[in-house]
Amino acid sequence: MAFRFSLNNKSGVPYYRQIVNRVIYGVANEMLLPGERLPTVRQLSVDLQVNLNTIAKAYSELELRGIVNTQQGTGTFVSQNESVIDPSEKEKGLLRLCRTFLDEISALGIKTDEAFTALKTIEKERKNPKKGS
Amino acid sequence: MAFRFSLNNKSGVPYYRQIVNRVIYGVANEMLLPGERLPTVRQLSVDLQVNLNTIAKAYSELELRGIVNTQQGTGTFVSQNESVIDPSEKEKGLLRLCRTFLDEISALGIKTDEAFTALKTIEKERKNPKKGS
Amino acid sequence: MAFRFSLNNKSGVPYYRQIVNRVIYGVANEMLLPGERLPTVRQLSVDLQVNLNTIAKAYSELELRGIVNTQQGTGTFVSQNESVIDPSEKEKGLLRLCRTFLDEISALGIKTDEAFTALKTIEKERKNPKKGS
Amino acid sequence: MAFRFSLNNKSGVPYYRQIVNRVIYGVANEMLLPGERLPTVRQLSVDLQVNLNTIAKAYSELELRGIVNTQQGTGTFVSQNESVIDPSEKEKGLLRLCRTFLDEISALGIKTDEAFTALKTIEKERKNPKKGS
DNA sequence: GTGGTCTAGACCACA
DNA sequence: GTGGTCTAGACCACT
Repeated sequence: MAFRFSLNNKSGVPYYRQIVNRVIYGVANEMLLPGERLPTVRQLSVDLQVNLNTIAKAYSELELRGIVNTQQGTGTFVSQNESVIDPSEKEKGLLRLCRTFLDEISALGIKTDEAFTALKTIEKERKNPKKGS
Repeated sequence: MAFRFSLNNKSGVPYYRQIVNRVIYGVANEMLLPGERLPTVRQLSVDLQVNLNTIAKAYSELELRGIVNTQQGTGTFVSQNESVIDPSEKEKGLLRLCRTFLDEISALGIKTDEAFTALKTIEKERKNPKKGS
Repeated sequence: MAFRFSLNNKSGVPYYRQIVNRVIYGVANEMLLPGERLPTVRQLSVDLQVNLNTIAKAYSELELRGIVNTQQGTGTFVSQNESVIDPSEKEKGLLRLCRTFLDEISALGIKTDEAFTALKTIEKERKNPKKGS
Repeated sequence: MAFRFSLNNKSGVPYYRQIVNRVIYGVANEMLLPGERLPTVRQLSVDLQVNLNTIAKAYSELELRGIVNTQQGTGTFVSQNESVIDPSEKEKGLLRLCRTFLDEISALGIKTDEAFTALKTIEKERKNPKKGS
């Protein structure tokens, strides 16, 4: 089963950013493996019904961030770079993000259980994105 | 000690939204009490070194959402209303926070499962704080 | 005297990259100071006679690399971030780059003196870019 | 031990140019001697896992520049010509190397002056190597 | 075929 | 006024 892309045009998140996030998510969760080829710019532009330049912009940000690497005329591939971030930084970052997240939802008056449910729902959607746009 | 405002010009979050969020957060955490007076638009614009219109926009959104009351010529006060956050805003906020959270952990190369575990651990710690912490 | 931009359309280096490099150079050599404002996208597009999007692309790469930071509606400013790179890394990088450079010119059969002259010439050009494009 | 080829897919340098540069470098440093035979197009394409046309393009540029001679049906050989690098190519190469060098040190946040000093120091060391190094 | 660069022009969000 | 996003379409370099 291939890695799927999809766009949500109601979320207010720019298309190109949705694509960037989707790839990062795929890489982080090993749905996209190092060396794996991404769809061509043209192909994805047809699939997602958006302009070619929008895809190109997303891919070029991914390249700049070292997440993919691009060989002109050949394609775009998930970078071989194992996590650039060292494990201790990763752990610290994770804790910080978790604490901030829990603080923010409590500031909104949201119970932790509700947040967990929401996270799981979004997670499920991301694992199996809907076909439509 | 007074409730403080500050702006982060690196986060990419618009100034007016940072102000709105700050007030909501303050109210939710009882750092701003019902009836308490907010700084004047003019004062805050000087303090934060931003345009007057930017502050005005933030206050007007807060007014619209019933979080503050503006008395012409007197000032802006935290509303007496208990239910500061309306459910649809709450839902939107929750989704946004969850999406951002998942994006950020992905960017750190952390799998969603790891993050869930971390969240649960922190949550458990907060419910049953160890002595001394 | 203001920091000047200029484009060389013969070098084969893309316009947007020339702009990126120019800013990085300016920051590294303290011709652009932290907090200093860059020309607006529109202004620079007029000055350099290139499309608005080309400038925007350059600025957006600079933003992504943390060299500038952007506040929508306000402008683009040189980032306050003091060199993200720690000094020992900097020193190591410098030595590596210098060695590689000396190796490469000798591989081309170029004497060190010639290279120094060329470096100084380019350096002079960059300090005082020609008015034309 | 044979002269080795390798490709770096992260550098952004086109494959064909990497091959051209590698041969020039080998010739300049006498790792490839006049009359020595290069791998066949077919062989190299297998070794490097790139398209046959890419190798062919590299060899054809080398032929055009007089660096190698191709004997139909026999193979490709390093040219007997002394002056492998023609002056205009040399000049272009020098400029490109200098520009890249200045860009890279800027990206490290190093001032041009510091780099000049470092270059001179390394140069001096190389001219008068310390005992033991 | 692949990706990269650039233009012209539209519309939106923010200060 | 500022920057951000997106489209449509052209042309180029590389495989």
